[in-house]
Amino acid sequence: MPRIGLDLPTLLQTATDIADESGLESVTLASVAQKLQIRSPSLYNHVNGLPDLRRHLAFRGLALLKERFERALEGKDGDDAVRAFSQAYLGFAREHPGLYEAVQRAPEPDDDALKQAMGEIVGYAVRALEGYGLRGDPAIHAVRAIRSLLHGFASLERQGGFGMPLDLDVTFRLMVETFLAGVKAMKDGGGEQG
Amino acid sequence: MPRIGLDLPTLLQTATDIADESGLESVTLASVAQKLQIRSPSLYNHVNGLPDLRRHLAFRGLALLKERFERALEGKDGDDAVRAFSQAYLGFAREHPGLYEAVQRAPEPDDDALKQAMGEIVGYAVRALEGYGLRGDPAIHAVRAIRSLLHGFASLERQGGFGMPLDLDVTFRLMVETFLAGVKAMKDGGGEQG
DNA sequence: TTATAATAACTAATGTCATTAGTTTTGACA
DNA sequence: TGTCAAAACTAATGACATTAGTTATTATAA
Repeated sequence: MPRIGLDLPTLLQTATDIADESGLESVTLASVAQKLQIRSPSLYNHVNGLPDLRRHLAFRGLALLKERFERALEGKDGDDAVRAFSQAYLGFAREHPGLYEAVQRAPEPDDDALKQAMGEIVGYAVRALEGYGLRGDPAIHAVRAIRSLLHGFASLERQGGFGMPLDLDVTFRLMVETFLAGVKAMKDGGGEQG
Repeated sequence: MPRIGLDLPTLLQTATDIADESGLESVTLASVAQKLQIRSPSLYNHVNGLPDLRRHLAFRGLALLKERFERALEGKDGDDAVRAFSQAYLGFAREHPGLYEAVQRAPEPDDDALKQAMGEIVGYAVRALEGYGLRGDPAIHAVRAIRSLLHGFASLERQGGFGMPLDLDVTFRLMVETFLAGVKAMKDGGGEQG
């Protein structure tokens, strides 16, 4: 019975690798155990079953995302903050497609800790849009809009949803600029009709 | 051995109901068979296993979506076409969350029929944006942008990603208007810098 | 250095699911 | 009424998650 000295970080790193290489659905206790050369019941010494493992991956993804946002937003404001935030978001989704999936899953209704961690991430979107002087409802709408835009793009790109052979980075930058232009256009004039 | 006279449409309707009520992941051969009061191997008389069932659901979702787009775009152009298209898209995602999931799944690399059906759906986005006189690359970018926006919103809404208690329909309409304003703003002037 | 306790990893077993092979029997049609 | 395709079945296998209970390693304390 050669003990391998497994700990939670190692387990999560292994699961992360599988997720990012083969997708979150490929993360099973069986696949993780096999990669660690261990029997799957042994994983229960470190993790409370598959749902708990996925939850850990969500936290891990959120922590990485947070780091990126911190770095990206540092010293930026106005349009540049939104651009940097958007690039950080897409960069994460591209480098960690598996963790990105994990982060997207809806938390259990009673999982307040995970909900709070997800809320913190939304907070960075709020910060990125601060420079526009939006307050109250319009600020909430704007945050929802940029989140929709970024998640939609990241999600469609990941699953190969964009067929045409045209540079996706260009689309992305243009899309963000279009959003910024739209926000500005709506600010002076369009607000009354919605 | 009382034969129930199952046919493919009935099977798919049952699977659709489960998907829309409990999510696509709840659609298993076991759950469908149970709802039909049948043993799960019997389903193989109508469907080639679970992946094939999911594929059928994707086609079914695409067909319903197509109907909606046809109806929505009839006689519309310009901004109204984009608004109608967007409402049709969101309406489908809301009424058929399970089919919506099925439609989002990446097709197998060799599944040309499904790829083509998905491409047809993208064609309606192209049609909706026709009124803006975009040609070539800018048209492709714009289609990608609206798809990102719509899918992102539908996806985040479905998984309860929007926490604040503020009317989501308002956000959605405003978001589409912001997009339209952005496209217009980019058309006259902003094109050179991105 | 040695005894003890915590625990990492194990085996065995159960239950769910997808899937395949092979069987029965229904129901349509000749 | 007899025949035959196929709808539904049973039985069996293999992947997976999970639980219970076992073994043995390692850290810690005497």
